[in-house]
Amino acid sequence: MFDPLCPSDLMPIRIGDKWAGMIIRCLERGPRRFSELRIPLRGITAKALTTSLRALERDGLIIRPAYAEPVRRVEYELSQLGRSLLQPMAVMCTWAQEHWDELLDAREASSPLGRTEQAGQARGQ
Amino acid sequence: MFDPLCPSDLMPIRIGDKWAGMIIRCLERGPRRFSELRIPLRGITAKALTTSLRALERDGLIIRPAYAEPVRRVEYELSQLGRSLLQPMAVMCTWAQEHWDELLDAREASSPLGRTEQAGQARGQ
DNA sequence: CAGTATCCTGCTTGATACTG
DNA sequence: CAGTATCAAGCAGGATACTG
Repeated sequence: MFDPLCPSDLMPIRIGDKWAGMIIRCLERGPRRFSELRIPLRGITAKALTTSLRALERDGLIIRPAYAEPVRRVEYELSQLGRSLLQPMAVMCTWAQEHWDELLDAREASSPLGRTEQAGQARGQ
Repeated sequence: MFDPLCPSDLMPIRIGDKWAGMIIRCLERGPRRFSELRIPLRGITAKALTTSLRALERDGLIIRPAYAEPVRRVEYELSQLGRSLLQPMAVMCTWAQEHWDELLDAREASSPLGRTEQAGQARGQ
């Protein structure tokens, strides 16, 4: 899941920061623990995950239920607001499935060589 | 249009780079010239606009019809692919209208002071 | 008019090491 | 286990000046 080699970061539509979209998908089917999230998000550093989770929390998209337990167990889950994002995300995915090839073709055509063209690539593109 | 003071850059969903979404909206109703685009995109520099337009062009989202005229007139318009983005964008807008307040409330709650919290804010959030 | 060329700053991201 | 601290690099994006 979430192969870092996958060119999905070329998507012209993005949710939050680099990891936010993937995190939301991971939480789609229920609460997950910090370390559980690190598995599918291959190679994400603890810092990056923390940063992204805090941003999502701050925006009220996820919640971190307080457990009485020491600190050994922390879970994250989508809030109501977070779940409300799932539908727009599904629309994005549909768009991607339908038009991904066109976008890739356009890219290749614009850079006949295998090179990544020069800089000037806008971030999310 | 596109007031730079508008906190729309807090949107958790983004299209392309900082200006891409606005550019697409500007082209929604027909071709526009370079300088025409600069009006609604208040304060955008020529460089920023060029960069963003090139990225959109490279991805096949917009096209720049070649005119026989010298170079005095250049127009940009949405490609078929670009127009296909309008529907997902509309979904995003709907989401924003419905949930914007919730997101803002969550933000305020997380930073009782007027301060922008510390850094660590994920880019697009 | 429609850009290019340069310079420059700050955010984003990752690597690495450390902690309750 | 669930993070925090620190350092470092790279890119995004803006300001400014110049051009065919």
